[in-house]
Amino acid sequence: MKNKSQIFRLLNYKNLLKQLKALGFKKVFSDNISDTLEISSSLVRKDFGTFGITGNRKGGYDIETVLNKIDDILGKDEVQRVIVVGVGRIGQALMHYNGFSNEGIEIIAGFDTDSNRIDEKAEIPVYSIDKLSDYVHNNKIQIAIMSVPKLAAKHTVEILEQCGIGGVLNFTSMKFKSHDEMTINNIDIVNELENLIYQVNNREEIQDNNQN
Amino acid sequence: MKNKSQIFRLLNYKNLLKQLKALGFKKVFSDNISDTLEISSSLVRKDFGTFGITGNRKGGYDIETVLNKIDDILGKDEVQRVIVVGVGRIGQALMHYNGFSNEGIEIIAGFDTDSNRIDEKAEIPVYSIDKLSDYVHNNKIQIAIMSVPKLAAKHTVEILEQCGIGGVLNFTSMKFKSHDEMTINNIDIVNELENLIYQVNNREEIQDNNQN
DNA sequence: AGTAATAAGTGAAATTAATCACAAATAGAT
DNA sequence: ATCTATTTGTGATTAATTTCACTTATTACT
Repeated sequence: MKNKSQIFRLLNYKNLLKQLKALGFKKVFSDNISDTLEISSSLVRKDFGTFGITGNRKGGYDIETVLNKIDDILGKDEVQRVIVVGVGRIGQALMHYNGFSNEGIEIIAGFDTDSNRIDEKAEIPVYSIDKLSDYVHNNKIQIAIMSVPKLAAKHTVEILEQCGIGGVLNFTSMKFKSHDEMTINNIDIVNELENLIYQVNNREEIQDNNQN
Repeated sequence: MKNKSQIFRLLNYKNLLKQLKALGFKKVFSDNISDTLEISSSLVRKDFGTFGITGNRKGGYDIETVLNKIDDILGKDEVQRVIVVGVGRIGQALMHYNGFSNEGIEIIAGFDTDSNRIDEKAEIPVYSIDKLSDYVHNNKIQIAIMSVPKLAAKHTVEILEQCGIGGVLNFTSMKFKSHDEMTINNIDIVNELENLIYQVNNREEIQDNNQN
């Protein structure tokens, strides 16, 4: 049984190994990983164990092999196509974020209610939200980024549910819970900032754990 | 001793209580909170306890009192002034994000290396990064949002360290560790999306815990 | 080939976090 | 004023997560 933080750690492993690979390294030890990521080497090995990643005693882990295995685990054989619902400033920024393509993620369309933002001819087209349902069905979209105004959030989630979207990355300040049919992960930028501010103002009495 | 997730929960409590207050509620029970936030009522009480928030047995918690207490804890008596370093698409979106002001956070300036983006006369001015150090000192800035390209991240962090910035919210895909002088919290949007995709593709074998 | 050194793999131990369950308090009813 | 129902506050318990520490495999050296 895996959990969210384990998956985040897996992504961190992947990122680190990619860097090491780019530097020309061929193999890596759990100790190396633990040093840079600030977790114990035994946790690295445990994580690798639960994801079925194996190495050689004494020989460490072969970077290439581990990366391939991680890509398998993450299903990187096929490109994940994602839509953005709500193309205000944040939505637009996410639509054109250039870090996705390296990870096999493609933003293929945006949706909005505001006709000024609609542009079906753009490189990444922006459609009216009315066309969302058909689009999702026709293109078998599973994942959506939601960056609508707070007040529109609830209604938008309902629409996404009806369309059969499987996962939503929610950037609005409304929080939603995952359920059987749909996974919703909330990123609350205001909370992140407030949290940071608190930490800075109370540095001595905070225990830092969850890195991401 | 507090930890990060406790602080996130505190922010969630705050958000919920604000909503309840807006609906006209005067008091609340730990059970109410636990229902909506999907955590046990005893955890709510434990959290309140560690933050010194008290209620009345049988009477529950007075919403107004708790909110004031939380504002005290979060240091909301004074506005937190924050700068954005790197005003590409994401940086600009964050600069103009309108959810901050309600929480006593003000984005007061942006910084960039690209002269095309510099506009010292704008409502929220954008300065050359050369002016960062003086600006931070003169305005006693503690908190920065970093949204520069990945390759500039390391150098930017060094600059921020030299300026004596206390906390950085890092939106780049490079991860940095906090240390005594500076707290760095990393938000990796690509990781968040990949994590979501993994969850959707492996729904049955994941255990969902950390809500935020 | 034999040996020494090293690092993965993994149960046991320790730590951390969350829940349970109950005593003490208190608001409201009688 | 007393009683009753209800909810906080908290020590004890359970669960989850991480680290420890040791066994085993494997490489490299003599």
